[in-house]
Amino acid sequence: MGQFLSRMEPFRRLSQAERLRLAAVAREKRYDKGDTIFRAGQPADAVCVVREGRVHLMKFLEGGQASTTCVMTPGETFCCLPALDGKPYPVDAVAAVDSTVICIPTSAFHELLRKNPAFLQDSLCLFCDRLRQVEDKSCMTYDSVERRLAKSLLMLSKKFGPTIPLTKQELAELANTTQETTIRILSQLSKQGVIRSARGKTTILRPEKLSAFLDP
Amino acid sequence: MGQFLSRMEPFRRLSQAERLRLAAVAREKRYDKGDTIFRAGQPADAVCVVREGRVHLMKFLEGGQASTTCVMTPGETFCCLPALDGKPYPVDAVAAVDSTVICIPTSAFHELLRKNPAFLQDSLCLFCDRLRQVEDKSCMTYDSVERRLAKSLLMLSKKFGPTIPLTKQELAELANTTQETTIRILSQLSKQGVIRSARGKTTILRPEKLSAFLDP
DNA sequence: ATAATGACATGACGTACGTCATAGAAGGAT
DNA sequence: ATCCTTCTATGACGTACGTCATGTCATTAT
Repeated sequence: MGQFLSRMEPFRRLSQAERLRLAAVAREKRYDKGDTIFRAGQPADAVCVVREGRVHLMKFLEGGQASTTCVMTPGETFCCLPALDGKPYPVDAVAAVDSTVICIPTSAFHELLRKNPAFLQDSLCLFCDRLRQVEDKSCMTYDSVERRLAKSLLMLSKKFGPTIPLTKQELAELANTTQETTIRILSQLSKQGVIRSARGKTTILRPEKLSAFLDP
Repeated sequence: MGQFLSRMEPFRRLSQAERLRLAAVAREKRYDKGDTIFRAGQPADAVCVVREGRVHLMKFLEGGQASTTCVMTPGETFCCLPALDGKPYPVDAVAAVDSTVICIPTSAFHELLRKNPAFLQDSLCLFCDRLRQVEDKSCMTYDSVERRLAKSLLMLSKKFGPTIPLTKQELAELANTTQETTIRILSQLSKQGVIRSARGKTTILRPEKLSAFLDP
């Protein structure tokens, strides 16, 4: 596990000794597809790193609608926010597929923040990235579903490459729309040759066409 | 100015000496209503504190639509984010009314972060609050305009009390909708006695009725 | 093999809400 | 007063998209 963390932000710049101490207190947990890792409002006892699989950070709206704010892939760290301010988790975390997650007790994380300025700096940058991402999403309300989907697909292709392994339902939750509308729009895009759609995955064939939806 | 800052987060816990040094490098600037304080993408040279007036953090969408992500009132600090990670401002800042803003060079801010752990901690908390707020907004896409407006009004009443000094257009930008729809919904709420609407301000008469829109 | 489940797909229908047009009030400037 | 600007208000109209209903494939389970 120390090996794994040593290649990931914000743990890259830890010393050998620090990494060993971290590995000693961290624990790996397995989650099945659909399992809830934690819920919004729970006191935050751990900072998490995806080891394997895929974790969605999401909110469940009053109407039962699910809204995914962030998709975390292997190597990504999530929920350092509660570790920084001591308040509860702001979102639910759900394993979108069978996943392994490394859980680091907030106390250990906090100690590293205090003792290692480089680690603090890297953690903050990670955190700032997160805020910038969320801020981008927050003004999507005014966009059409087509644009929201295009944005979501482009964002995902940065993590997964051209082939995005999410179901249409999951894409819908990211774009804050329904599965039906998502499918309708994606099948249009298929006909235009912009993407290819298959069960459980979507392949971007012409990213520039997707970007074109965003500019004008 | 030192006086003023000494009562505001995250500057409360600075020492007398630190505050004096800060006051020496900080500068007060006046902005007229409608002036842009900075634009998204600009390199961030200052952390700002509202001394007087009202500043809106906003994004301008491709269609020319304005979306307000945050309303800053006297005593509130904005854009410490770029000071933390060194990247550009993520949003535009616009004076919504004639305003005075205290500008603190990022270098000075950064130095305080490094030297004063309590200041770092308070800044982080402030920052985390911000992320939590934005995260709340990011899933509003699925809400009806009525709910988005109710949320916005309740949020604003925490800053301004029952009487909210924003124009209908400004409320619309917060709720990511149009001025027309905002007016239509607000005049319904007026008829139901939930609010009272006047030129440039809206008074909440029955906050509990507004909250009622959010739960079910 | 058959059933059961989940992902994908498509049609029909209604409505919330954006757009456009128009106009009345309330202030501000001259 | 008169003009001008800004804010508020209301009607008419179209459409994007949510909802419901139904059906077809793939997968997995029995």
